Parts: sequence; C-alpha cells; structure tokens
Amino acid sequence: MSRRAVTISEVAKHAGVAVSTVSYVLSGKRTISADTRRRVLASISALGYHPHAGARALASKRSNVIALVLPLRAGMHVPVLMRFASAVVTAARRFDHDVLLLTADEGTAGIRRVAASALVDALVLMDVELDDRRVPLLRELAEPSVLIGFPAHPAGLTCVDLDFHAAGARCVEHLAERGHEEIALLGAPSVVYDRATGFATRTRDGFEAALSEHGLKGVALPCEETFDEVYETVRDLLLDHPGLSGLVVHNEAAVGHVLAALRQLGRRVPQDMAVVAICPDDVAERASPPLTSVLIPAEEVGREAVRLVMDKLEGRAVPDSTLLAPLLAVRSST
Amino acid sequence: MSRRAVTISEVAKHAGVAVSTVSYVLSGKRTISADTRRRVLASISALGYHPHAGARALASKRSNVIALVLPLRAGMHVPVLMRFASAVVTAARRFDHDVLLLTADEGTAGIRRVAASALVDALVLMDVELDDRRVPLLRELAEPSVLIGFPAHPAGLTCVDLDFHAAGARCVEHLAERGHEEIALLGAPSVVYDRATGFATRTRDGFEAALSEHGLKGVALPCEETFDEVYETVRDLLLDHPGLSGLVVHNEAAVGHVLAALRQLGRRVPQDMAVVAICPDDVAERASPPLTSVLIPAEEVGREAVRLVMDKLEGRAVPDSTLLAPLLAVRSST
DNA sequence: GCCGGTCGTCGAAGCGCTTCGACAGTCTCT
DNA sequence: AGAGACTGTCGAAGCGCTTCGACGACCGGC
Repeated sequence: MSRRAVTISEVAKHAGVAVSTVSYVLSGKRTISADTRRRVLASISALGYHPHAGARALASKRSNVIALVLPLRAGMHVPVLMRFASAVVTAARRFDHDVLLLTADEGTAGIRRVAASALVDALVLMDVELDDRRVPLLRELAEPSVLIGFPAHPAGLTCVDLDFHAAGARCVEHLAERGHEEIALLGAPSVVYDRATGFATRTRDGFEAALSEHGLKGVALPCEETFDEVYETVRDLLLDHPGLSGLVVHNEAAVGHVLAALRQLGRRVPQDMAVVAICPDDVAERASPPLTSVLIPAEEVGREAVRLVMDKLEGRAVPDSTLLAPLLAVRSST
Repeated sequence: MSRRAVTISEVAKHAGVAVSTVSYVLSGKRTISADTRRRVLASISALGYHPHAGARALASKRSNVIALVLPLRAGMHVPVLMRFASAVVTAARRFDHDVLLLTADEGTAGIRRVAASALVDALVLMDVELDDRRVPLLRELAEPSVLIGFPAHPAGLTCVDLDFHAAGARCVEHLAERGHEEIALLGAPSVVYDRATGFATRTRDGFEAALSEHGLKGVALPCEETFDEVYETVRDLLLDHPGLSGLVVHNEAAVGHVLAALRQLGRRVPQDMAVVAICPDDVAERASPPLTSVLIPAEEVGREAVRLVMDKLEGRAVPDSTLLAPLLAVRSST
C-alpha cells in the first residue's frame, strides 16, 4: 500500500550521480554522456521513480497541466462536446500535459483561480459566446489561452473553429455535382441572424457565393425549431420554388422536423429532394434516411486547439484565427 | 500582463505578521485572534494573493485535485456521462478540490502516472467493467478511489451506483400492477453486453428475477441505437410475441426511436403498449407521450462518489457498496 | 606544450508553502 | 500569589525539484 514515494535523490544515490544529473537526464536540458544516461534510466525504472508534480511545478514554474473550460449547460449538443473534450485530453497527453476540467458555471472565478494559483499553464475554452464575459479576463491573463469558436471581437485572442463559409459552399458544390439546379438553405432561427452570430452568417455567405459560382438558383431562409413552424416553412418553400430539388439544413434541432415535414408533404428523400445537413455526425447517422452531411470535426478542432496553446506556451507566434476545412460525408439522403 | 504572482511572504510583510501566521489564517489549523485574521485577510485581498498550488502540494502532500476517469468510448450514452462529470466537478469544488480529466484509453498507465506523481489525491472512475484491468491497480494504490459502477469482484473497493437490479425489477412490478402479463426489456446495444458492463446485465437480471417472481412471461433483448435497427427489433418483437403489452426500455438513445417505431407499427402508447423507461428524467419528460420512468440520478451518484472519496481521504470509514434506490415516476405511458 | 573551448558533472541556492517546536502573555485554579 | 494550562504568534526546517555557476577533463590548434 503506502510505500513512500521514491524521490530524485534516491535515484541519484542508486545511480551514483548527483541529483542535478538525474534532472538533466529527464529534461535533456544539458548534454549527458550515453553511459550516465543509461545508468540513471536504469535506476529510475528499478526504483519506479515518478517526479513529484508539485515539486516540479514549484521549481520550474510549469505545472504541465492545461485547463479545459466546458459549458456543461443546456442548449449545447453534448455528444459533440464530449468528443471535443476527449480530443483535447488525448492531444494534451501527446505534449506531456494533463487536463484540468472546469465547468463554465464557476464563471470567471474558476479561470482566475486556476491561473493565479499556477495550477495550470494555459487554458482552452469551449463554446465561447459572442459577448463572453470571460474574454476580457483572458486578454489580461498571463497564461496563454485558445478559444474554440469565435466571440464578436476576437482581436488579441487565438480562436479555432470549423470554416463555416467553406462548409456552406461545400454543400452547394455537392448538390451541383449531383445535378441539382435549384437549392435552398434552411439555417438557424432568425433571431440568430439578427444577432449576426458568426457561424450562421458565415455559412449563408458561403452558400450564396457558391450558388453564383456554380450558376445555380437558390434561396437562403432562416428556420425556426418547432415542428409546426418548420412544416410551414418547408411547405411554402415547395410552393414558391416548384423546381427545388436540393436542400441544405444547417440547424441541428430542425433536421428531424424537416425530414418529417418532407415525408408528410409526399416528398421522398433522396428521390424527390436531396438533403445535406451541417451537423454532428451522430445526428446525421441516426436520421432516417441517414443524411449526407458536413461533419463538425471535433477531434481535429480539439487537437488543433491544443497544438496552438502549446505553441503559445513555447513562445511561438500563432495565427489569431484558425479555420478547419469542412469534410463532407455522403450518406443516403443525396 | 505578466505581473509576477504574489507570494505568502509578501502578504505577511504587508500585514505585519509571520509567514506561518498567514498560513494558519488560511488553513485554520491553529487559533488566530480575530484582529490578526482580519488584517491578514485584508492584505490577501488587497494584494490579490492566491496560494501557489504546486508549493502547497509539495509542502502539504495534498494536491487538492482528484482524477476523474471517463470512458469516452462507444456504447455509453454521452449526455448522462456529461451529467456525471458535471456533478463530480461541482461536488469536488464544494470540497475545495479540482478535477483532472483522464480518459480510459490511457488505461492503467494514466492512473499510475497521476497517482505516483502526486498530481491527484484520489480517483473517481466511471463505467467500470465487470472484469476491469484497472481494478487490481486501484487495490494496490495508496490513493483512495471510488468506482461508479460495479466490477465482478468489488471486494476491497468502494463502489456507488444506481441499484439497477432493483430498477429492472421495479419496472416489471409496475407493469405487473397494471395487469400486464407479457413484457419485454429493450436494453443497451449488444456491444455493451458483450463487454459485460455491469449495469446492463444487472438490469436484465433484475428484470428476469421479477418476471419469474410475478409469474409473467417476457423476454430481454439488446437494442441498437439507429432508427432502422430499432424499428426492426420492435417489429420482430411484436411479431414473435403477439401477447406483448408492456415494454421496458433501458437505452436513452433508443427511447425516441422505440416510440416512433410503435407509432409507425400502429400501436398506441399506452393503450396498446405500456412503456416504462430507465433513463434520465429530462429524456422521459420530453418524450411523446411523457414516459413513466425510473430515473438515473446522475447528479446524486456523482455527488455521492465525491463525498465517499473525500471521506476516504480524511481517513473516515466508508461502506464498500452504495446502491441508490430506484425511483419510479409515473407519467402517461403506462 | 600551452591556451581557449567544449563536455559532462556536481553542489547549492532557491521555488512558495506547511508544520513543528518554542515562547511570551493571559487566564484559571488553588 | 504561584503553578499550570491555554492562546496567539514566530522562526526555521523541510517538501522534491530545477537551474545556475563552477570546475575538472579532454579536445584541437598553433
């Protein structure tokens, strides 16, 4: 049970070298002869030595821990969140760092606490709001941070997200390849556009740009999230655009309703209407029929966020904004 | 930006006391006069002092961090997981601890590492398998741990979970009271049974035990999570068991699909088929119709796990096994 | 054969905190 | 009034590690 932990000085004694030599073997910050290194490493594994994290943090001013701030509140699509978290942990481990989990409900206090107490070296925040209270705090913090998502004023911050402009365009392109000539985008609820929320607008712009590039007809509409509103929107859409044969849905909550409405209106998917969604993979897969979709690359975003934050820790310059290319998965709805 | 952090000795100087006095004000381990305490606290907030976590861990042999080991892999219903995680973080904060997130894919190595390096004081593990490789390690570890879920041989461990055996039985009992004579259990995806994960098996055992106790006919089936698979399963079930009038669903991801499939197959709930779910409350409430359900008390389990692990840290004795009684909420589906 | 330059290693000085023993003062019994 | 028990505070000794400066040993160039 409670064997007292092995310390670096016991390793040094066992290997017949100075404490500092053991330290240098471990950190590689000074050259050590191959022979000495071998002896030290042998002693380390013979004794089962693990450096004491606290002592290391105290002496080196690095805890080798990064904070991950998750929303954990209603309205987020949780499975995606989890995949982000998982990706961040895995990526952090690759840089020999661990991950401290903070929930957003502790607000700025939690961030301030873990940063000020040197518990963490850096922070990764998820689900940043347009006007996020934490953003000013991050700006004045000594510890580097990376945001997943974009606030309204990202100046001075490092942000990473899916390239929604390209995602909108990619959907159009896919439908164009399939020979569709008139397509519509059903987006976020109108309130989201009114707020000029980044990702919704960016998708629409990408959609429209691609439309004119491919010489297609089309229309972009906001889309509410109750079944009745969705039904009306879809019905009117079909009446107003009899030539319509392709649909891009960028509204996770409405996807199911859209499919149900189409079914109810006697349109088969994909025979009468091709549907492409921009949504998490599992939503697309579970829909009936499974939807061709641009997936939200959680793993890649998480990995990239960690890479950026590590670069900042090492003092390397990083781009303010990193946009990840969309990936389209073809399923049975197109 | 990078103002050097305030240390305890600066606080001491500012307040005109010894360093140790500041420490005792913070820890309360010795009596301090009200007047001195006030002066020290004033200096602390005036200077914005935060104790250095590493230094504290080094000197006190306590990091005030607990590890949370999450599965993050297929077959688990992720939102529930998230609620566990959230509950653990919140509860840990209440004991002035933070939470380090480990993923199960690092296996025993990660656990060994964070324990040996004194990064964490204790561990909470989720989704323990019946024959979990990590269990022997936990037994020999000096750091206390608590499992959410039960392995096959829980001797010497501290485990907490919903009493799934009782939950399965409770559902049968409820349906028996309502006069149903042939009922089925739709459980987790088969991969979960193959892994022999405790909770799925225990629910089934409880279901079957109650079945024979009440002299009912019935069958227990695994249940996948896409609509098409669920539809097939339900359709076959109805064909094979024409007398079936009650259904227990223990699979959050599938409940919606089960209801949709029943509707599509012309069975009304509850008139033609009574349905009881074992799932988080919000899932049951949002279903249409709202489902009678045994709720999964994620918050309570997480909180309890943290309480237990803190008790162990303080050297207090704790029960080996904590089973939370199932609570059945009657809604309109039975 | 001597000088300057690496190379490999060591010793010691912290890093910021907790905790132990010591010790003046105060209070409470006799 | 004096012994004994508290109270409140201090100083100093670590906790286990990193890192800096120092210093022999060895190298090649002249």
